Formats: sequence, C-alpha cells, structure tokens
Amino acid sequence: MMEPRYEGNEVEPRIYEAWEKSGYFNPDKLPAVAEDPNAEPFTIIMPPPNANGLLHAGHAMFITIEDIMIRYARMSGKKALWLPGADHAGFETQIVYERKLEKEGRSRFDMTREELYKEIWDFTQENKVRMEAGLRSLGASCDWSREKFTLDPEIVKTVYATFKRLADDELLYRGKRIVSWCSKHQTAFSDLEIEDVERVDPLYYMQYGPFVIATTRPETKFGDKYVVMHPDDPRYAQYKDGEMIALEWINGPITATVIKDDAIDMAFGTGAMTITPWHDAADFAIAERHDLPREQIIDERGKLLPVAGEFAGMKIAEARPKIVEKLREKGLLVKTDEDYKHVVRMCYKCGTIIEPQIKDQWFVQMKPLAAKAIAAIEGDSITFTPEHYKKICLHWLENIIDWNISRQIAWGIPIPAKLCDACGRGMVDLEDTMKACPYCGSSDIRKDPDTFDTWFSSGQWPFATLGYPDGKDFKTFYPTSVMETAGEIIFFWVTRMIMLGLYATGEIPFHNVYLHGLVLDAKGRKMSKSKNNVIDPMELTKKYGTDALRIALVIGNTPGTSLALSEDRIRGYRNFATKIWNVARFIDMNRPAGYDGAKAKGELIADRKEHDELMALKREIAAHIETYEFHLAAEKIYHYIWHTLADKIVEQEKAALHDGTDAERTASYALLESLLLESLKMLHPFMPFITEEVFGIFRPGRMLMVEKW
RNA sequence: GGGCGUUUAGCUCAGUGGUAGAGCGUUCCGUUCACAUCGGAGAGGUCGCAGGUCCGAUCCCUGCAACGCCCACCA
Repeated sequence: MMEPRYEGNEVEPRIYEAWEKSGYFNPDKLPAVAEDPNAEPFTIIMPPPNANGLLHAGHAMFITIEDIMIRYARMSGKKALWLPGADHAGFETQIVYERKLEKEGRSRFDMTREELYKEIWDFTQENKVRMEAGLRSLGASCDWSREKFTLDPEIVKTVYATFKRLADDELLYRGKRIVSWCSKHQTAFSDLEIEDVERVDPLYYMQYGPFVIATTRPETKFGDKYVVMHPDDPRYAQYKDGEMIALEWINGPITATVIKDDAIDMAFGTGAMTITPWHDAADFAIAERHDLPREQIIDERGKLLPVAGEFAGMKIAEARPKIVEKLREKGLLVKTDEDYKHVVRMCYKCGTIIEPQIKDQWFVQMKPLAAKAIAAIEGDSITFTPEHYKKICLHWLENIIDWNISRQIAWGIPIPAKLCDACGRGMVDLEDTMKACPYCGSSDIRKDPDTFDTWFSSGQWPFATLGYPDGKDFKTFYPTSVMETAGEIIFFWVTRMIMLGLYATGEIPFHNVYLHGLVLDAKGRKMSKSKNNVIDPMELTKKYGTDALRIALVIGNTPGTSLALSEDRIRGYRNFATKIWNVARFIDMNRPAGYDGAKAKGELIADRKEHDELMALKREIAAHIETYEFHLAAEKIYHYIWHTLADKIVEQEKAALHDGTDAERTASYALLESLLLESLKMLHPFMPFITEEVFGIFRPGRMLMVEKW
C-alpha cells in the first residue's frame, strides 16, 4: 500500500545508491551492452565543476540536461558514457583561496609557493568531495569509476605531451610580447580574461616639439621618443620618416624621432601621437614594425620607475594629476577634453586597470590551429545548438590572436620548461633533466616558475580524460557525442577544445555542441553573492525534491537562453510529482488480485487507442530529445500525465474498475498500468527518482534506468 | 565601430503560415472513497511598431524602436 504522499528526500538517496550499486552508470556493465557489445557509443564528457566552492543553480541545470541525454541514450540501448570530473580551476581557485586566507588574517605572501600549493590542494580535495555529493543528489548518472581531476598525473602527462608537440611543431614560442598584466594579482592573462569597460576620462593635448599629441595616459609618456603620424597626412608632409627633432619634454630636453605608420587615424586628435611600446599593445605593434626600442615606465606593482624622475615610485592614480600639473606649469599642456569616452581594460576578477607590460611568456601560435577548427565547423563536422553559435565561433576563430598560456600563479599545472638566465630563452624540458642551455650552453638555467592557463589543460579535456592516445576508452568513446556547456565559455573552452582536439588527435573532440544559458533569479537578475540572490540548488532539492527542481530547470528553457528560476515554478512541479504519485497510488489500489503484469499486458491493451496515442507521443518525445528540444519533450510528457492520463483516462476507467466484471477490471487495470509505466519511462530522463521509485512498486526487482525505451 | 539575441496573458516563458498556449498569480464553485501539494469553471493578449509577400502572418521578408549580450590595439 502506497503512502498518500511522495517524500523525495526519503526516496532519493536510496534510489541513487541502488543505481550506483547496479553498476549501470558504467557503460561496460550495461545489460544492453552485454547483449550487443558493439552497441553504438554515446559519450558526454562532463564540464568539470570547479573544486573551489559549492554547486550553484547553473550546475543543477547542466547536470539535468546532460543527465537527460545520457539516460535517454542508455535506455535506447547505447553504450552510454557520461564521464565526470573536477576542475582545479587554477586562477579562479587561487583567488577564492586568497580571499579565504584574507578572512583568516593570513596572506599568500607569508608562505612559500609550495606551502600555498599544498593548502589549496587540500582545500580543493575537500570541496571535490562535497561537489560529488551534490552531483549525486542531483541524480547525475555519471560513471564515477572514470572520474578525472584536472591535476591527475595522467591528465598532466597528456597536457605535457601536447605542450612538447606544439614546441616541436614550432607552434609554441616564448618571447617578449606585450601581455595584459594585473598589478593586483601579479599575473599575466590571455585576451579573454580582460573586461572592456567604457569610461569617461580627460583627454590631454600636449605640446611635443612642433606637434600636439593627445593622450589619456600622460603618466606613460616619460620615455616617449617617437612621434608617429600617417604617411599620407598633409599636415605633417614636411616631416620625414626618421627625422630627429630636439624638444622639451616632461623632465627635460629629449630628441624625438618621426615615424610614419598607416595605423594612425588621421581623424583622431591631431593625427600625431607618441608611442609607449612597453605599455600599449598598439604602440608595441608599431615599435615591432619599425624595430624601435622599448622602455618600461611602470613596474609590475603599478608604480612609476626611475625614468619618471620626481614621480618615481608613485602609483598611477596619484601621479597622473601631478604630472598634468607639471605639464601645465611648463606650458606643455595645450588643452584638456574633459569628457572623452573610451574603453578601459580591466581585470575580470578584481576590476584593476590592466597595465600592459612586455614580458616573457609562452605563447601558442593560434592561426594554424584555428584554420582546422574553422574547416571542421564550416563543414558541419561539428554542429551547434542553438545554431547561431556557429557564426559566433567562426568569427572569433577567424580573428584569433596568439594565446598566452603562462600564468604567474602557484595553483596550476607547472610549465615543464627551463629558462636560461644567460640568453633569456626558454625550452621545454618534460623530464626536468636539462642541465645546460641548449642555445648558449650556459648552466645558468632554472625551472620555469609559472603554471599553465587552466584553459590550456581544460582544452584537452575530452581526449585527456579518455586516455589518449592508447586508452581503450579513447578508441571507443572518442570523438564524443555532445559537449554540453555554458554559452558563456564558448571562447574560453569550446573553441579551444576543438582546436586542441583536432591538433592532438587529428579528430574533432565532439560532434555536437549544446550551449545553455544562465540561470537567473526569479526577477531575471544574474545571481551573485553581492546581490544576495544566489539560489542554492541543494536547499531546493531538500524542499521540493530533486525531480521538481530538475524539470523546473528544463521546461520553458530553450537552448542558449537564460532561465529565470522562481520557487513558485519549482513548487508547481513538486505538485506534479505528487500527482504522479497519486495516479500510481490509485492504480496500485485497484490491482486485481493475482494480477501478473508481465504476462497479462500484451493482449489486454493491444487494441486500445489510448495505447496507440501514447506510442505516438513517445515518438514525438524521442524526436524532441534527439534534437535537443528538452523543453518540448518535458512539457509534453508533463501534460500527458496530468491532463490526459490522470484527468481523462483514469476518470474514464473508474467505472470499469469499480463496477465492471472481473475481465473488465483486469483489462482496465492493464491499460492503466501499461500507460503509467510507459509514461514513467518517458519521464524518467527528466524526473529520474520518482519514476524509478514508482516503477519499482509495479515491477519489483527491475530498474527503470535500464528499461528499453 | 562591428556582430548577435530578445520583444506573445499580471509575472516567467513555450509555440504555430489558417479560430493564440503552459506554469505561477488571479476570480468563482467544490470536504464524491488517487490526489485540497486537488478538482471544475472563468477572467485576462489588436503575439513591440510600420510596411511587404500570401487567399490568409503572431510566425516569412524589409525597415524602425526598446532592452540585453558579445566582439574590437582611435592614442
């Protein structure tokens, strides 16, 4: 006899344990695979959640979507592998940990790199355990026996091999290039970790010999000895390329050199500018083209160097007004345009203004890698859902710039390289055996203290996790079927997986990319700790049951778009769970004595139109799932169970069940049971717990998770 | 400066070339033995605006507007 209420919290842990014990999360142990060892594989590599905090609503959503796909594939007889993982999340985690240290009144500067690394290691291992428990409570039917951590030795080995190969193929170089430097975090970034923020600042016009130049950054101008103008600019036709001009500058007389370069916009300012190659990417490019010297003006902490004379040691914000004042006194300040609108680049984490610096970093030459990715995407070897991401990806790949993969942080995969202090070069040294510089012979070499950009290793995740190159799993499950991840990280991750996957294995890493949007709060705002509107999925599962949360995250959520999640919605779907339970309860109560479901069913329902109608619906739902229209599939089965099965068919059969002959009762019961079990099957990918529980009541000893779709 | 997305019921959102849908909210009725975490009935939308294609457009095309997002080395 079923209880009148369904209590998800009591049922879920037991059900999950039963699933896990069954071994069916592991494709090798699936009954369908035992029957047909050549069953078609279906693979999803889980985007590894960061092991630096709790799961958020976004995790709940992507876990649900991936679980729907994998459960459907499993029930469809595929060799279904969903490989879970955890991400050390280099820089992100170090930031989280530094904040924790700060709260405890400690600082990373009080400890060695090794101590810091050890502490963060322990921290992530603790988080990882909690994160895994969270995934279990969300019902993730992933194969824990294959779980990977991004710092696992075999993953690191794969990453190192790729690094080496890039070097051998001359796609890797170490060079003095301008990088985006955060003076707070003391590390360089790639172009993706930078946020462009529009601001209004004064634009200063300054007298530079016979020229007037405009700048927003007078504090960088101390060392400017080159004045650049467009070769076709009639205003400066009298000045020849390379001409030297003596002039009075901020801290005294200098000799400036005229440079002609068509990167100059004649319409901007006065059409003449001086360049600071060390602290500006555009200026750096000009200096490269004309082979000009570069001088550092601002140090790594954001303070002016001795070249600034009396301003040396000052922070930018402090120095700028003072420098402007001095220019004014010297009569070098022509005018100030107070509300000049421009874009300032900031650290995406702390908002510190990025100070470009020239630094030695490891760069990957991206154009050749991107070319292959472009071909694969254009040829539709990889497809996108929603489709418009294809264009977005292509556009980014076509404009790709070289990738700085070194980070000056402790938490990450160490870069396996040696640096020569004599000649300044860097060389890959996987085994850490190099004793002398192969270029200059100097023994003055040391280990590169830097770590990889987390995305350099993440970009190799699909093949690294499957044991490339020799692993059995790699041969079976690669290329994977679907990469389901956040639209937000398409450039950070998806494009790089495509490029690195193609490069390393010669094959695409996945056939389909499915991108989901953000989970927003009920009012449609982005969740953030500062707004105090973060929804903890674990609280919701406790309150309403995991199934209700899952289907609330799916229905009404089209691919790629963000979803506003309100508790009202989840409560509505909790009520749906109650409904399912009570339909089942009603049917259960009316089971004829001695009824043998397995035997009776076929002939009793074969000619019922209700059965045919459900089969038609099933085909629709399957089609929706296969085309990633989970929102439609979920809504249809929801609607069917409530408004067709419960509202109409159950009501219609009551007469036969209560007043019919034995034969009529049996037939009626057989129909209802059959429709119920079939609906449960169709709903199972979306609401796995309650469907499994109810199925077990009707078919003890069997498991819905591996029933044939 | 480019590119993209969105605009449908009070709210959050589905959806379709042929009388507009869901959840929540709301109004009225209902203590029948599956379910009050329920059932029944209802109100509520000129499907952003303006053109065009079509027998017919909310859906296709063009333009516009509002909102949002992404990309971009004009100092």
